[in-house]
Amino acid sequence: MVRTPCCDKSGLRKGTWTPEEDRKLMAYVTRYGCWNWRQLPKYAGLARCGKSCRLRWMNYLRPNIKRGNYSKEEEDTIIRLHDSLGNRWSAIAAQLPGRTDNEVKNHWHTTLKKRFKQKPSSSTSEGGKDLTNKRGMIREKEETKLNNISPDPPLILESSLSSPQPASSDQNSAISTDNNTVVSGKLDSVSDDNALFEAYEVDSGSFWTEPFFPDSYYMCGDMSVPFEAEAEFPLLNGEITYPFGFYDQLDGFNL
DNA sequence: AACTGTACCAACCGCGAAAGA
DNA sequence: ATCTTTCGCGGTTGGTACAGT
Repeated sequence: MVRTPCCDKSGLRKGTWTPEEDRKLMAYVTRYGCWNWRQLPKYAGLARCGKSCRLRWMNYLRPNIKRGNYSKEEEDTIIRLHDSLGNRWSAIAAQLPGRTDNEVKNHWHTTLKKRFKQKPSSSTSEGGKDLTNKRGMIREKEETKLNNISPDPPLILESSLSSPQPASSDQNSAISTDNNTVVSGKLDSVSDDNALFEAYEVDSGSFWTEPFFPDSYYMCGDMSVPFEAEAEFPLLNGEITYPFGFYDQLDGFNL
């Protein structure tokens, strides 16, 4: 939304993420987890650095991200925690289910800081976010977009499916040496995608419909992905069929 | 209608910590 | 113990949209 897309010297894209990139990343991480951010873009068919992918996932694509409209309680929490923790945004965000550190940080700098300066001791809720202002309206529009459900054509990890199979020894080693977060443990074959998601549901409840999971549940670093990572990394072959609700989520990205 | 100012927030960058070799 | 790689965090930038002039 913000930065003009461009390429750095190594050919990696920078700047605003396109819906297509979002789709690829979301589909890939949903399917395989974030076993290694550095390698991930290669397999997901993204011309992005791993860091950028991670950021995009953590701040935008991750399930159960809560966007916009901070409640009085949330704002109070932010101010209270900021008072005691300082600029430790990740720690503050950890106390706000569904909020990301980036978003909390932004909200602080754009809204709460000023308000806090004006009346440091008063509760923030006083005139909390003015939802009638232009930004509030924009955000409401965006949320409406995100919540809008409409049918979407089948989604495929296009480039990642056809080309970058982990063929080279380097790629294979990257996969096999990292045993922490492959969300694929129960996958018997690549074509058995429904089994994957059924397994997901059995183990963790409905992936997409669960109102909220602890952040770490989906996160990579400290993640406790509901699958046990097993030896084999699934080959990226064949057409993917996504479970009910998947397209609905993706549709929010204005595809 | 055109220009300017402001608010917002997605995304980049750099650094330090943690983990692994 | 040291070096390398990867990840996560916090600071900052800059594009977009809208309001005001």
